[in-house]
Amino acid sequence: MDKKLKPKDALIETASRLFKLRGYCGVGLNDIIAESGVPKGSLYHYFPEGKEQLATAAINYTKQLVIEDIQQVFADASNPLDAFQTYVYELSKAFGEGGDPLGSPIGTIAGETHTTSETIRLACDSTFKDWQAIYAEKFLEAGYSAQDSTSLAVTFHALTEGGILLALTSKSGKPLEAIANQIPFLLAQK
Amino acid sequence: MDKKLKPKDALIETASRLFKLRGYCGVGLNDIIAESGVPKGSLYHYFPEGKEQLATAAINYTKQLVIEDIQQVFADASNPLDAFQTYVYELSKAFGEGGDPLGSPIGTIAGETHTTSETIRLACDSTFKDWQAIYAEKFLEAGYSAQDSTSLAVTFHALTEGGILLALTSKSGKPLEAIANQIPFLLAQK
DNA sequence: GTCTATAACCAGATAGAC
DNA sequence: GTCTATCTGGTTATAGAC
Repeated sequence: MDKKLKPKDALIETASRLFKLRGYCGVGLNDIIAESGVPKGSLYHYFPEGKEQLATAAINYTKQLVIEDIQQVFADASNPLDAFQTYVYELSKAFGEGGDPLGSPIGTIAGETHTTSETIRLACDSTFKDWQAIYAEKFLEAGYSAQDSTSLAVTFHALTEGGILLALTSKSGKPLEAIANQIPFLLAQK
Repeated sequence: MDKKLKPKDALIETASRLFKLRGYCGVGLNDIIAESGVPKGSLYHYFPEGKEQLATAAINYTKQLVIEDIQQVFADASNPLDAFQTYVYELSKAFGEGGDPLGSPIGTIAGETHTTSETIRLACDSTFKDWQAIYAEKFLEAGYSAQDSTSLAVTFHALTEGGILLALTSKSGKPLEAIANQIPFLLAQK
């Protein structure tokens, strides 16, 4: 598979997909080379520092995918309420029944490695901050103060990370659905 | 260490502590026996089904610890707003600088194993539902409808799970602080 | 007989040589 | 791109201590 991808991209794509499903420690390099079809020699050619370096590339790849997804949803929304509700509702469909199984974009990796790999922890931290910056911008545009915007961005990011975790654990889109339904009330007062 | 604990309890306590910090796959049985001082033979005496069985016991142990923590905070709070804000604020202190390093109670384990171990996934799912039941009860007592109470319970649980993840990743209590500060606004309208 | 201690097992890991 | 080295994973076997 991945015949059309260059070896390096095939490695990143496969790694990011498997890490989402089983976490960093749960995926072996053998799994990645088997699924990507890229030989082990090539892996160490493109990623001489090994698994950590491949994981960092996979995290940055996932970061970009998520950014594009968020921006697409946000482009069509006129206010933060619509934007977030639509986004979480879309997540609930993606993690619900039917469709390809998805994992946590990078949350599991962050939870596993925050004490063991400073490199990966920093990659996750920077990814989280980039996502939050997009959220904060949406609040700023709507007239919220800078301080409120960043706090709300953190809060909504936490909501999505936690919601995805609950969806995966219960194998159901319902937790994210419940969260999406609450969002109008959560933002009603401001 | 753990001289005063019985071997079985020492294993559960050590396992739950290490799993919180490094996840399920990231902790080897060798780490657990080394830190607990319990020999490998005893481990398989008390947990004949091995690592999965020990992990399930560790999850249930952590579940109980968290339940007691929640109930203690909730007992002193007259309304859900105070209850949740106090709880999240307490989390922010626990995950902030100083003090023992903490990990995600079971969130990382859930993220790692949802596709690989149905046994552990179900233990995590049941733990999450038990915690949410306590949250929902607090809302019910305050006069919220049954449906709103369960939805709000899911939402606040997601907030805590996501907030803890952000705290660990950034090695800071600030994300949880920001969330705690937003809670009055999130619940203001009802 | 319950529990402990240690040693051996083999599959799998990452890594790297050829 | 294959093939090997080295090490660690979880597991099991067996012998001894209480």
